[in-house]
Amino acid sequence: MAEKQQRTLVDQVFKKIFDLLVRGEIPLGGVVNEAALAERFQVSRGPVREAVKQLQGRALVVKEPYLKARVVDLSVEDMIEIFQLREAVEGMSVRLATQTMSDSDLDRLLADFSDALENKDGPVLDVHVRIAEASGNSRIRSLLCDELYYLLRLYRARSGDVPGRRQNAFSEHWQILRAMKARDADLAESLMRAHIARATSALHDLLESKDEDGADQSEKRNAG
Amino acid sequence: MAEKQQRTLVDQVFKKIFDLLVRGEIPLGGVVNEAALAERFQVSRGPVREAVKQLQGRALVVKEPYLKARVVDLSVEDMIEIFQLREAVEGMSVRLATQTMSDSDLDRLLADFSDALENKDGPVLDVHVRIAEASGNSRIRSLLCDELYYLLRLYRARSGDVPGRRQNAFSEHWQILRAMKARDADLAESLMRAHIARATSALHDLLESKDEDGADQSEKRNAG
DNA sequence: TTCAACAAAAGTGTTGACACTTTTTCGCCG
DNA sequence: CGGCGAAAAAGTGTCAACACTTTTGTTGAA
Repeated sequence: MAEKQQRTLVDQVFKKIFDLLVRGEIPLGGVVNEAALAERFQVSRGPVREAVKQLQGRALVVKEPYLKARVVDLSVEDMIEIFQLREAVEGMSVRLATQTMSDSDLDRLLADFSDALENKDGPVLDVHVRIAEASGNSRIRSLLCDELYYLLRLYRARSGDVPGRRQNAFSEHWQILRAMKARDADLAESLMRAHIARATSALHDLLESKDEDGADQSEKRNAG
Repeated sequence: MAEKQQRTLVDQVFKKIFDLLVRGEIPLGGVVNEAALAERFQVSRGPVREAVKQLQGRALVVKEPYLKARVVDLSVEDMIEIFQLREAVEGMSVRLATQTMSDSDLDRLLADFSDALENKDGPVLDVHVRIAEASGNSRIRSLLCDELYYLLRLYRARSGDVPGRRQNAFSEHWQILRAMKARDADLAESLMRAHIARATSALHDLLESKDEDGADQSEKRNAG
C-alpha cells in the first residue's frame, strides 16, 4: 500500500472507499453497494467491484456470492484474535530489528521517540511501525502495517482505545527500546509480547463486563 | 478457502489458475495473460481479471498498472522471510492449541499422527495444519493454512523440499505433540519455533552455497 | 551501422448493457 | 386477518466493445 502511484481508477476507488470506512460514513456492518458507490465516485461498477474485492482480500469487507457486501463488524473476540497474532508477530519483529538495525538507525529511533514524548499527542502505534520497518522482513512489515493496522484503525474508529492503556504504553515502549539498544533480542521480544498481552487482557476484561449487560443496540445503515 | 461453494465463475477461475501455478504450467515468474486464460477457460476477461486480483491479494501474483501480471518468483530470501514469520505464528498457534484443546481432541491428534507414521508417504505439513485449526484463532489458522501454505507449495513445486529435513521432521513433531499432551505451552512453543528455525537455517545454508556459483539459468515462459 | 522517431501490435483498464440471484412487494386464497 | 406465492424491484455476476498504455517492429537519417 503506502505510496502506490494510483494511476488506475481501482486504486483511487479503493482508497476512497477505505476512507469512507475509517471516517465511519459506512458503519461497521453496513452495506457496501456497488452501484451507489459507482454513482458517488462517477465511475462504472467495474472498478468499484475490483476495489471491493481488494477490501475483501484485506478482510475489511465480507461477502458471499449474490449477497450484499458488508463492512466487517469487528467483535471483541475478533480483536482478541488479532492481538494474539500481533503478540507473536511483533515479538519476532522486534527480535529481528534488534539483531539487524545499525547503531545509527537505533540511535535515531531513540531520539525520535524522546522527541515524541515532548509533544504529547502521541502516535502510539508509530513505534511499532518503525520497528516493523526496521525488522528487514517485508512480509512481517506488510502484515503488521498494511493488514492488521487497518483493522485496528477500523475498530478504534468505533470502539475507541482499549481503556487505560495510553498511560502505560510510553514506559513500556521505552523499556523495549532500551532492550534493543542493549542488543538483547530475547528481552526485547518478551517485553514486546508482554506489552501486547497486556492489551489483550484488557480486551478480555472488556468481554466479561460486556457479558453482563444484555443490551444489544446494533445499528446498521445503508451506504447509498 | 477450503470448500467454498464456488458458485461464481470468479471462484472457479481462481482455482483453475491456482492449479496451473501449482502444476507449474505457468512457471514462477511467468506471465499471466488475461485474454489467453479467458480463451482457455471459455469465459470473458472480467472473471479472469478478478481472479488474478485475488491471486495478487494472496501475493501469488505480482503486477503493476498496465504491465503484465507475473507469477511471484520466490527467492530463497523470500522463503527465509516467510519462515521467520511462520516461526512466530506457528509458535503462537501451538501455544494456543495446547491451552485450549480438549483432552479427546488431543488424543485423536496423537492417534492420527501415529497412524501417519505407518504409511510413510508423509503429509509433513498436516500436523501444522491440524494444530493451527485447533488453535481456535481463525486469523492465525487462515494466515498459516491459506496464505503461507500456498506460497510454500509454490516454492516446493519448483525448488523441492529443504534438503535433509524430512527425516528430522517426524521426531520433532513427536516432541511437540508430547509437550502438548503434557499441557506445557511454553515448551510446545519453543519446540515448534526451534523446529521451524532449523528449516530456516537450512535455507541460509542454501543461500551461501548458491552465492558461489554465479550461474543464472532463469527460465521464463509465456502462459498462452 | 546505430539510434531515434514513428507506426503497428499486444495487453491492460474501463464502460454500459444484459443475465442471473436475492429480496421485497403485493395480491390472492384460506 | 394471516400466510402463501407470484411478480416486480434491487443488486450482483458476466460479457463484449472500446479506450488507454506499453511494447514491439520498422523506417529513415546521421
